[in-house]
Amino acid sequence: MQATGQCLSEATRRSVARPAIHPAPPDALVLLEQFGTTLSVKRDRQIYSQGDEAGCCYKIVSGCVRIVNFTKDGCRQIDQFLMAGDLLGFDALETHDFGSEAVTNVVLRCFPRRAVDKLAESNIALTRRLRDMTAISLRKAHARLIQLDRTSASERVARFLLDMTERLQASRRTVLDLPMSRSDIADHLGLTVETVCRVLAQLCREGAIAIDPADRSRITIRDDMALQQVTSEARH
Amino acid sequence: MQATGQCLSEATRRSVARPAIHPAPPDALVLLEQFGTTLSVKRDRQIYSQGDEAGCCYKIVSGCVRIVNFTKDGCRQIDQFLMAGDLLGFDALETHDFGSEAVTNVVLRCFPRRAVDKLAESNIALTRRLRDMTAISLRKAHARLIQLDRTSASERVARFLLDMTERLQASRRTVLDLPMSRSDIADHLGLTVETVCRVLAQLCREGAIAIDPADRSRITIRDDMALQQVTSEARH
DNA sequence: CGAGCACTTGAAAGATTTCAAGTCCAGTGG
DNA sequence: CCACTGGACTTGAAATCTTTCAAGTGCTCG
Repeated sequence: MQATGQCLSEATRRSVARPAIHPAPPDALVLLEQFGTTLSVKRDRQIYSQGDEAGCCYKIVSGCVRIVNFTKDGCRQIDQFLMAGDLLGFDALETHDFGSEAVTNVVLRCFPRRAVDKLAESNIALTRRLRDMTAISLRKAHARLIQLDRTSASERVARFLLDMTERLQASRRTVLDLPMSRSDIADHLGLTVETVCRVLAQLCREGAIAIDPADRSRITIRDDMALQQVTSEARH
Repeated sequence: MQATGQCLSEATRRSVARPAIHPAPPDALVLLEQFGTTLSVKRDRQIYSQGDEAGCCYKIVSGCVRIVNFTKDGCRQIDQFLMAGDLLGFDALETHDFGSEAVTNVVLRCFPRRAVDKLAESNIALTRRLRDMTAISLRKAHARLIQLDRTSASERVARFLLDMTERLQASRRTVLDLPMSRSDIADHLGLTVETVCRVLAQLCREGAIAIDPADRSRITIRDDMALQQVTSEARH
């Protein structure tokens, strides 16, 4: 019953950091590649929806994906955004708790869960790898929990921008082309669109960032340090 | 790098629900029992702290445990409370992300991780079980994320009380003896102690609950339905 | 008996949301 | 080609909620 993804980059880093007496062992995940098929999804289309049987795992080849949850009162929440290289659905149980949608046009590599599970049964390294990946996701979920709880709107937005700078590998690490809308950001950070706008405007005024007036999704990080500082301001 | 627990009850339910063509398979976790040693921890003492190497997994025999995290600005957050029967530390990576403390006097069954990992290497059922348990923890972390984000103080407190009613198996499911203090609850729900008090007082006035004036940690659920309703009120 | 601590309650301050209105841009149809 | 409509975004002002600050109660432990 789970449908969240994790950063391959982080997962990979971990496997590389593993004490290597022998030459670095090949990542158990490459074994999956033989089962992969390619899939394209257009912008704003669903990849799977909340409650669907978890038939596949995915790796994002290009584009941006959002993991969404609709509460019974019709409120949308975005659990996370996934970018090229990130993995999706590997920590699912039988069905997907959350849905998943394409933020931009997306290309996916798709792996049938049956094949993954079958392979894992005979390959202890892969099984272990899958477990560790889930543990890493869990850790990230907790990090997010801590981030959201007890942090002000500015802290959330500043941290979001810094995260995106890292993950989007912006041209010179300063110009961000955010693939998601303001309301996506709002639903991700647990704020309203208006608050997100106001905070961005405020950061502009303070000179920490600049918003391209012609394309508002293009944001320049002017003062990395100022953002970091906003991130760690005590609240209330 | 993880240090959170999960409910055995939920995990068990799942393994029971597993399609059983053969007579229900014994829970792979009972295999661990042979390695178990018993450990007592006094009230308010640490079981392990943030950053400790994750040397052991635990099962709580009796008492209540809190999983705590201290942010760099000195704020305490309680990720979750664990009760008798719950498991602790099984989804850890190398070290514990969060610390763990005894809320009441606690008795634990302690399993060395080396033994667990060793056993898992030769027992695919156990490995799979550990992975599923981690996935279940992840699911719960997400549930909590959703609960905290975008919910009002009354919703949080009401949901907390309902959860506790279930988990503490109160005498006639109506009288709760909360093992944790108001400030524990506050740090768990991301509120201040004052807000928790005020919401409890409010629920009292509305007749949903009653607080024993002689022992304020004893709370009677007077109107289950009213609490459920508070839980699902839209906010803001 | 006094100190300390957990808990409670009140009032003011602060933050974010809600409501309302306006701007800008892209795509559409005349 | 241009006006027009809708949607995303922005901004202002009032309303709402929670926190912060302050003070008081009651109980437990020396």
